[in-house]
Amino acid sequence: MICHAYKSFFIVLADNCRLNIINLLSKGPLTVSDLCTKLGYEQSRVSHGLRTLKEHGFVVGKVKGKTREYALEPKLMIPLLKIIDEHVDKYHKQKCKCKCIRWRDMA
Amino acid sequence: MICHAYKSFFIVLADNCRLNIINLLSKGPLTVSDLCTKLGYEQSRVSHGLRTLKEHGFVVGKVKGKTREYALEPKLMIPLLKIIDEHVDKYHKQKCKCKCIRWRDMA
DNA sequence: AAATCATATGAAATAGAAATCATGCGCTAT
DNA sequence: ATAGCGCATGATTTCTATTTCATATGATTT
Repeated sequence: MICHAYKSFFIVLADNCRLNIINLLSKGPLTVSDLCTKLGYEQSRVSHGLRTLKEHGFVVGKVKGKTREYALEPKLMIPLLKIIDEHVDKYHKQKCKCKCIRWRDMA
Repeated sequence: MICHAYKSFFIVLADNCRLNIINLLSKGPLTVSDLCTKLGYEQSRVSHGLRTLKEHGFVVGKVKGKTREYALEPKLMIPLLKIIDEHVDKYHKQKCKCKCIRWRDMA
């Protein structure tokens, strides 16, 4: 009934690891080991996250020597993050107890 | 690190039941039993879905006699669905084998 | 006010996805 | 060409979310 593409679009983003990767990449491209260091995650965990993000067109990866640099797909992510920021800002301002309402400004 | 509000925003939408509800509501308000009939889901399943959608500001519900009518939150959902439609259309057109690319036109 | 209809809710069972662990592959430098 | 570094991948375990089942609530009709 529902196209799987729609469900998977959200599943990909409904995950702390992948959201944190997006958060960091929203400030500029990074390599896998950069992401590991900044997030304190295992390399394998980050690679799995990036693979899923890439498979669904949220990020793109370039080989640079023996490292790989990942970046957000700007056409999709910029307007998407804007809508979500606005909603979370407006809707969760009262409800959410944590201080990190605007997560993209953090970390 | 990531505000829970952002993760839960996507978790709410990463589910067939809730997506199908949104799909139907995008054509106009419906009661719980309308949704049950059209989706072939148990009443309890639909109610659980609606509760989650309501808690996160995706839908609103009005009491109408002994029934309750639910509708999409238009300020959020219209621009959101637009972005996702475009991405899925563009990105999954080749990859997805199923015919239902534009799920909001279906069912 | 009792019965019934429409919906909500809690808890247990089930299904599904993520983290970890172990390993493999490709590039680079020596 | 081989050793080392950066990253990817597969399978298992672990964790989390959804479904189901049973029951409660609240409005309406008789």
